Amino acid sequence: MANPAVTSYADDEKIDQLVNQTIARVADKWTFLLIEALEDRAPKRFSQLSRDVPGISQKMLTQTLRRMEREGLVLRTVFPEVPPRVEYALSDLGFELGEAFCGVWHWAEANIDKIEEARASYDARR
Amino acid sequence: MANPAVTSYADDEKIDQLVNQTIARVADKWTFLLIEALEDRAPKRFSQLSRDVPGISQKMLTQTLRRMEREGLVLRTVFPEVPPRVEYALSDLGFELGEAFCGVWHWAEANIDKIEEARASYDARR
DNA sequence: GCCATTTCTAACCTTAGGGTAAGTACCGCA
DNA sequence: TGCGGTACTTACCCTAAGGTTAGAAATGGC
Repeated sequence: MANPAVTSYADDEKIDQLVNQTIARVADKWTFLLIEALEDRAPKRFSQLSRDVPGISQKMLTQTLRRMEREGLVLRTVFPEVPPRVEYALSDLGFELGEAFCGVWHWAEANIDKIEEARASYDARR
Repeated sequence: MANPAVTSYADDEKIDQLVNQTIARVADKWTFLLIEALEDRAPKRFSQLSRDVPGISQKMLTQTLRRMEREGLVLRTVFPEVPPRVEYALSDLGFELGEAFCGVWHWAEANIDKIEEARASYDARR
């Protein structure tokens, strides 16, 4: 700790890395779509989610829900019945992440036209 | 347009899809890191970005910058010199996307501990 | 006794993301 | 003459993400 300036710079780097890898673990396509599907905080069953998220395979649904549970984004409730019933719901943490995503969602919604335009103009140039 | 309720529901679905695929095109790891690197809106050269984004290969840098240019997120300026000089800067659109990402960034920064805790607790359970 | 139902696991296989390394183009300078 | 410096491009290869399919477990209904 001889040089506080250097130290805090290194700390910033470290936090940057930490935050980035946290985002990397939490911000993939399926997580995003699942948060969307659970946004209203009503618990949903496995098969319901499977229907609500178009295009997701059973494998990715299981896998993503497991990871989200591990990261503390969803709560998993098993009812000891036959046939089995399992409900998934967003935790507070997951709900807050959903709200954070809102910014990106709104940006995309508001700028679809501009992006389309930029792409057309780029393609016309070559 | 016989049933306006059904029609607007279908439109919502369509917008959802559009927004989701827009986000998919724009929200990958390298785009995220490049926006971070250009956040202060100062133009940077190719080699500078290569140094500023740790771990990015030349190939992915070129590829990502091309796509970002196409989507209208970055502006590319070529100076007709030898050796070549090319500068990249965020467009307004790109800068706004960066601001939208901020929400996720702050969420991650604020909740690293909770996530770590959730993961430890999950791992302890099995 | 057999089948349906629901969630989850395990095996296999295909694809595509991304790394490495070499090559291109251009000109000024030693 | 040939090397250096910059921004790519291309070709090759490997890993890992993710799709598909099959099956396990448990029990109530026919």
